Amino acid sequence: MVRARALDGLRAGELARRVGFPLGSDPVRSKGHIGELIELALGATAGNLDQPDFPTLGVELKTVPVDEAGRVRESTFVCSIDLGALDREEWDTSRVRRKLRCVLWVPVESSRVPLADRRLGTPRLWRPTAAQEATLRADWHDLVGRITSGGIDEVSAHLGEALQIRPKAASGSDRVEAHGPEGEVLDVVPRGFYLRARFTETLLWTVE
Amino acid sequence: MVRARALDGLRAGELARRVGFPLGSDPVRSKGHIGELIELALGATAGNLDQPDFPTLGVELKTVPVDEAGRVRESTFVCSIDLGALDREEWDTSRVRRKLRCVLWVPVESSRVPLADRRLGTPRLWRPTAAQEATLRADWHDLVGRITSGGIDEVSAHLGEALQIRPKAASGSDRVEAHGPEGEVLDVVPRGFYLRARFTETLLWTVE
DNA sequence: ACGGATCCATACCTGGATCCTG
DNA sequence: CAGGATCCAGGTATGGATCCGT
Repeated sequence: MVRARALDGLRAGELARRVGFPLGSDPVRSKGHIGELIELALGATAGNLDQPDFPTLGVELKTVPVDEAGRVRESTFVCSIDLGALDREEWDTSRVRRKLRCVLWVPVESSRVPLADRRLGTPRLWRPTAAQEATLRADWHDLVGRITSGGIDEVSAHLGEALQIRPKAASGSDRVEAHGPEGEVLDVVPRGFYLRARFTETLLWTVE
Repeated sequence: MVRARALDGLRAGELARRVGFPLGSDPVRSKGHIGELIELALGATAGNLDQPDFPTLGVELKTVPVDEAGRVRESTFVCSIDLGALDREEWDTSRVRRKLRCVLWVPVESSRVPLADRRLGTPRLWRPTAAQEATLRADWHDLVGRITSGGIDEVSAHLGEALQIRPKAASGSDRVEAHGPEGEVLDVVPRGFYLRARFTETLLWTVE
């Protein structure tokens, strides 16, 4: 937390220079760069293993784009969905719950300024309150239940109060195998779980 | 076949020059290069999809290293093994059988001469005879049966008349999950199916 | 001689997220 | 505005095989 708080007010370009991270210049082609920069700066384990970013602490790191007023501008990706194995998952052991057990949120200024000029904000270490976890669990059960009973085509991003399901792919034509309501094999676009921006916003600014 | 026969007598370096393939100079670091060169030269679909190299023909392409006398010098890799899913496979639908349904063998001179100097030989299009398939099927059942009943540690490369199982990994310390005889989870080196050199040799030179 | 060990290329998948049009 | 679409990085798995010590 000491090291995370030291980022407050710093611009991404300055941090990148200090740690030797090659920050891209085109925002479209550098979507994940600031997230990776902060992983590097805080010593998170690089790579995409099935573990928290700080394995010994059990802490997940996430940047969150905010505007000048502190409003969260984007949803937050949580994890991808294995559509073939969903019927064997339970909330208590789900990847969503594990990912969100303990998150270090780092706000990043998000606007049409160059990446390097974007300022980092005050980090916040968060664990779901009982009420927040209840909301997440209810959304998860609803979404997963719909998929297992009616197939992925029953589910759009309109569903879910805090947690939603949206495409997660390099292109809209990417395909993975899924099963329809009758067990048919379908090729569908890969999906992921996301947190709605309005949910993330509440947990960022709630006074404890 | 016309295009494959046109390779006969050509040296790998000459073919590489014609098609613009960057053939390596160190044999240790270029093990798969001649195979990839011939894929390119014959228009095989690049990449490692779960399909034959020539999908519309249903033909698999394999180079086979032979010495001056036409003796096959090495075993031939067939496919990797998913140790977690073996108990749900049957011979008729197995990856081994699919891979070996129809193979275009291209002999390549194998000796301590530079890669670029190695000559390509007369290609042969092969489908297993009833007797060959019976041998492969028997080996497969024996090997797979031992794994599903006693675990992968029961199986060494000594087993199998035509088909054998050997490590298939970048390093001996690579690990994948497998299950022991009592269902325990074990981390073991990844395995693949291979054809013994003596088997490949018979099918290359048998007069029809 | 050959069983176990190893080497390269590349597709796939997950994780880092934000873009952008109706 | 936000649901659907997209972009990069990098680890893993598979496919191309041959190397090499006992």
